[in-house]
Amino acid sequence: MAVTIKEIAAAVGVSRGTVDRVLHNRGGVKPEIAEHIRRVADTMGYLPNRAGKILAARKQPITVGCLIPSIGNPFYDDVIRGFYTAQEELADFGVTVKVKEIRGYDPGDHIRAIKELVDAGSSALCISTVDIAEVRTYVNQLIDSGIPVVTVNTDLSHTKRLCYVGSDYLKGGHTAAGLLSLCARQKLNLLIVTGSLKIKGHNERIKGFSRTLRENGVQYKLVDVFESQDDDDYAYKTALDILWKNPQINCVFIVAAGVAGVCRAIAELGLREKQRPMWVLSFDDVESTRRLVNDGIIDFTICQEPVQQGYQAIQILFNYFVDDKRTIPQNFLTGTVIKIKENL
Amino acid sequence: MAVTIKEIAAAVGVSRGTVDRVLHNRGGVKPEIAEHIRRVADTMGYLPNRAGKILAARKQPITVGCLIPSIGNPFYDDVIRGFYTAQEELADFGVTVKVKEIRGYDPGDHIRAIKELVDAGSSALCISTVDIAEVRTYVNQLIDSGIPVVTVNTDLSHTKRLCYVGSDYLKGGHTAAGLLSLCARQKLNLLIVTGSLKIKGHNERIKGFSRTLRENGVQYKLVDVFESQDDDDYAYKTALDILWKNPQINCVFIVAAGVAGVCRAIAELGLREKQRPMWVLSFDDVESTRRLVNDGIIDFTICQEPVQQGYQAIQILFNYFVDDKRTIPQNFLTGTVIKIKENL
DNA sequence: TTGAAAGCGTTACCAC
DNA sequence: GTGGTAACGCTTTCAA
Repeated sequence: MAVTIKEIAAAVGVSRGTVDRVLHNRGGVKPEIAEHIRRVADTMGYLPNRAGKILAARKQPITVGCLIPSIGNPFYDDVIRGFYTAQEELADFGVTVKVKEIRGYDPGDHIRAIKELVDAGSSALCISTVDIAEVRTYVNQLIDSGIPVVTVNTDLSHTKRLCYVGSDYLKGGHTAAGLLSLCARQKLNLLIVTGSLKIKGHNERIKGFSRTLRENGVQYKLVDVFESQDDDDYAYKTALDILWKNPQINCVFIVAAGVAGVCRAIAELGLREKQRPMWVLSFDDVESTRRLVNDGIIDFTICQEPVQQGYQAIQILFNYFVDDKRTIPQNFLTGTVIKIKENL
Repeated sequence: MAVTIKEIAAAVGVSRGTVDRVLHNRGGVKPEIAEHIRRVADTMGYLPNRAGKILAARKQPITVGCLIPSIGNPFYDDVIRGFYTAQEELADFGVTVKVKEIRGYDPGDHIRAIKELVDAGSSALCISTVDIAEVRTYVNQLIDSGIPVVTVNTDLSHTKRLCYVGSDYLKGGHTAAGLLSLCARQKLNLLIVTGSLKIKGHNERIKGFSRTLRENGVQYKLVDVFESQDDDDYAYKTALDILWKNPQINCVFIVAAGVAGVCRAIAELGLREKQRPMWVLSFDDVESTRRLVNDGIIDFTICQEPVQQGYQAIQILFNYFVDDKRTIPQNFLTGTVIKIKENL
């Protein structure tokens, strides 16, 4: 049976209150006694009991404010599902999740939304936001004021956030290239569709992709690259134009959103039948992507466990409040998961 | 704030003890009052608080006895790791894990080991055993005597086990075939290596595999099948002989253990260079398999999240004790995970 | 600077 | 049949 505060108190010959004060550095204890208590706690191997802690902490419930630019982007739905799954599990432990959904990536909007969450009484934050100076500065202020912050899906550089929970974008690119290295037996003429060249994650996927193609000695030529701006209509028109003008393209690598648009162009041109083999790779598995994999338009889609991302972000914040000792990881990277029709 | 027993007691005008007795069907309460209490609890939406429950339950700690035939089979190491991870998380909640490792699949050995776990005071069991009548009968007796049982990695048919935690073997086979459908551009001449034709999981993988090959219209011919008996030496010799005599083989599908042996034969015959393309697929990612994937001998290895299996099995048993309400799933299937060099 | 006690929600046990 | 009370481990507050 584990050591309790009571036992330490008995061993030292003081009251539980005193031990508690020492263990939480709350001061007001004679230094020599404090030192003694610390030593005894250490040698007895004291670890606070979570159940007791949680129960006592019910007087100050935890509210986690979550910011997520999910409006218009179904990918984030799974992340949000993860938030709520964690909330269900932790409801008895006094945890409530408040999700603020917004549209797009305007820094002003993001800052306003975060402020709203804080004003609504969030004791912790869990945010997926833009890595821009103004936002970083504001978040750092909040952290300094004592609000722990976890970044989800995309990180904030140069901040004192507790932890980043999300995917390893480089590895996603490596994996896509690895699949092609295994499957492709002729020179690849590539069309790459990215979301935005301003988004670090997208660029890293491309970097990882081309590096591994080279390392594996795959013959390839980059025919064209364009930014979908996460817009299916625009992606459709642009892809249609490029694919029409460049019939030699035999591999389309879609790094971000716009998947459905690009695939519509591929299907309309009948490229899955005419151009053999023709490889199509994408990321994530929103509903439309799943359908395209099922219909044989997309060969592989590489996923990043979005539900896990939301779930773990909340769990990590909870642990931060409950376990003084347990070390919180700097980064929590979710898996790079290859999906095909059969295991989707 | 959630409803508590205290509040219900106040609302009804009885003591907490009485409410508790009713809610746990422990009898000794006047039927009409009991009914009333039940109704009030229901309309107030009472849900027991886990933190409170756990704390009070510390007087009767939970010991989970785990049986696993891991000696000589490194695959199970990850499952065991999952057991211990769960124990660490739940130690404060009074959960202890006791792992009994044995060698092989002799029913008598298994029954003896289970008895040992029970005699050592296990309040729940988590077992990976053989699906044989004697074992089933014995396990059913234990279940009837009040010990909840979860099966891990391989199920026990016709028993009242709480839940099966493990992989979907059919899907594993489907996925392997799906990968070949995407990659292979010529007729497949197959060598299938299974562990034992007596093991249901192995057979299901093969069944799923051939069904999907057919459905996807892949041309193939089964050149040979043999049982490795999970023995690398035997697998090496047999594979060497078969591959030597059948140089047309261009795809080796390894369903179970013996991977290192088979791959040694493939490497020695230089088949990864001579026979192009040559496809090699296996299951799981023990150390030796990882090396073979890294060295380019194995193209794909399909994994089943073994750590999750051990972890979830313990969590499910814990939930069974702590949450009267929450419904325990009949089956908890772990993911079918495709691994290549780049995402291993 | 320290001790004592109350309270978080649940369960168990002993009186009545 | 039922109520009261102590206990689980921890935090917090009040009194000394």
